[in-house]
Amino acid sequence: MSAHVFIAEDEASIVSLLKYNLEKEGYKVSHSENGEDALKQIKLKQPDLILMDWMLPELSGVEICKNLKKDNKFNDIPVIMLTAKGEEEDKLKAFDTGADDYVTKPFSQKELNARIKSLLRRSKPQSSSDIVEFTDLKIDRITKRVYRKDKEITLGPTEFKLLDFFIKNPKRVYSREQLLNNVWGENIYVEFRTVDVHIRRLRQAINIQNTKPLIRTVRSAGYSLES
Amino acid sequence: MSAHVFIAEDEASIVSLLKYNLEKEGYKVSHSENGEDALKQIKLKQPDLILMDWMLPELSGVEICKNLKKDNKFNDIPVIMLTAKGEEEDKLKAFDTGADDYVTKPFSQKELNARIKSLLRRSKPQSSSDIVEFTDLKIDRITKRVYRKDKEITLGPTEFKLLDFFIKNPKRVYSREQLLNNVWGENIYVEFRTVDVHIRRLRQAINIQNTKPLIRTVRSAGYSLES
DNA sequence: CCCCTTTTTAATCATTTGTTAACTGAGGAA
DNA sequence: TTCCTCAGTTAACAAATGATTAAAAAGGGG
Repeated sequence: MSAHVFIAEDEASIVSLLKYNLEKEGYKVSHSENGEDALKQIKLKQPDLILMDWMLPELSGVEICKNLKKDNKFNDIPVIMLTAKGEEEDKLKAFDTGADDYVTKPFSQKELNARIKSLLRRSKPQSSSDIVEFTDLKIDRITKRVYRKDKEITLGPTEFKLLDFFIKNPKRVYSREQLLNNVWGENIYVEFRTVDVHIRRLRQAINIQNTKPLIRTVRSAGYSLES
Repeated sequence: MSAHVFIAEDEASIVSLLKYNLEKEGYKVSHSENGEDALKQIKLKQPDLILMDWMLPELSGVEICKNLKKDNKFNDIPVIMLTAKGEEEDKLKAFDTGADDYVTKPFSQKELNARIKSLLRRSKPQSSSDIVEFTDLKIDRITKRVYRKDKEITLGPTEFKLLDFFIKNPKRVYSREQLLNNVWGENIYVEFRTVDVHIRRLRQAINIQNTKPLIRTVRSAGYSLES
């Protein structure tokens, strides 16, 4: 899963240079050459990182940056400012607008790559700290959402807990008793058959037509989450 | 950038002890020995935290605290009350005036430091930005106004705080308990169901006909602000 | 004392949960 | 192979849980 880098820059030569290099690094790259469009695109595409020219037609990089940093939905997308002048004053101003890093043209591609990598490393875990994935299943414990192949799935509380438990140790087989203890709680009494019922409900919710089912039944032993 | 602690206390020995210790911890410290002056100074200097004696000449700590908590500009400066008597009754009264914590003399410097640190940690991130946006919601913490799609919305104080809290971590699901702790305060007891009522009022206020609602209910988990 | 906000309460509404019982199918024994 | 048994599957339903809502009560400030 490669990161998506957005370039807001009006000089075509720089864009193509950046694009070439970034794609070689394995990033998905898109770009825009004027400020107004850039802002629109960014909000639409929600890239993982932005390279932004200091000066842009229509809407300056500074303005875009300020705008993004105000909005909680976009304010943790890291921004690297590109500028022609190497003055300290501008650098300070750039940080002031909320830019996360600052590079003066001409810049070495190698250095830029390093900075990009560093910013991405910094921002990724923030947004995915409590997100667990297993094959095409993704569960987000913060927002309490579950996805299969990036499509959201709605689960009842118990099914959510059940899946959350399975995903901690995929492929491991759990007996009904273990499931009851871990998902329902130690000192709560429900019938063993109840587990079957919830397994069924979970299966129905996460299954996709013509795909091999994710939950395996192990006769006289229990259930497990399989890939 | 060190925090600024204000001491309102008339016993010189205590002041110098506190001052010595707090400065060693790296805080900027200022103080006043009478109530009236203290209030003036606080409004002038806007410290990050206040240590206030229960009894003060001119204007009691209780009065100052009440006064501050009424004013939007100062009501999130955390206040720790210092008092000689260790009586529960006073403790309740202190919280009643809006104090955030309560320490009885004689106190251990270590404990006081811990409490200061905890209160500062809690209040700092609040001062992130004066205007915050999330999608088409905008909230201005200075003027205490809220806009949806650039149209102003009027909210009661609690609804404002609630939305303000949600907007700090959009999409994150908060339990009723978390909401009570963070919006109402740690040491105030109201029924869980009260949260629902305020959620409802907030929903009614910020909703727009034929648009998907902004506040999501997550059964048996809580609520979250969605885009 | 009046007005506005908050909190409580209780009725209602919606979803989830556990249970039951009939059904299905795998696997072993004859 | 056929049949039998046992474990797992499934659907239907009743009970419980949790959320919404409206309305009344309680505070608090001007």
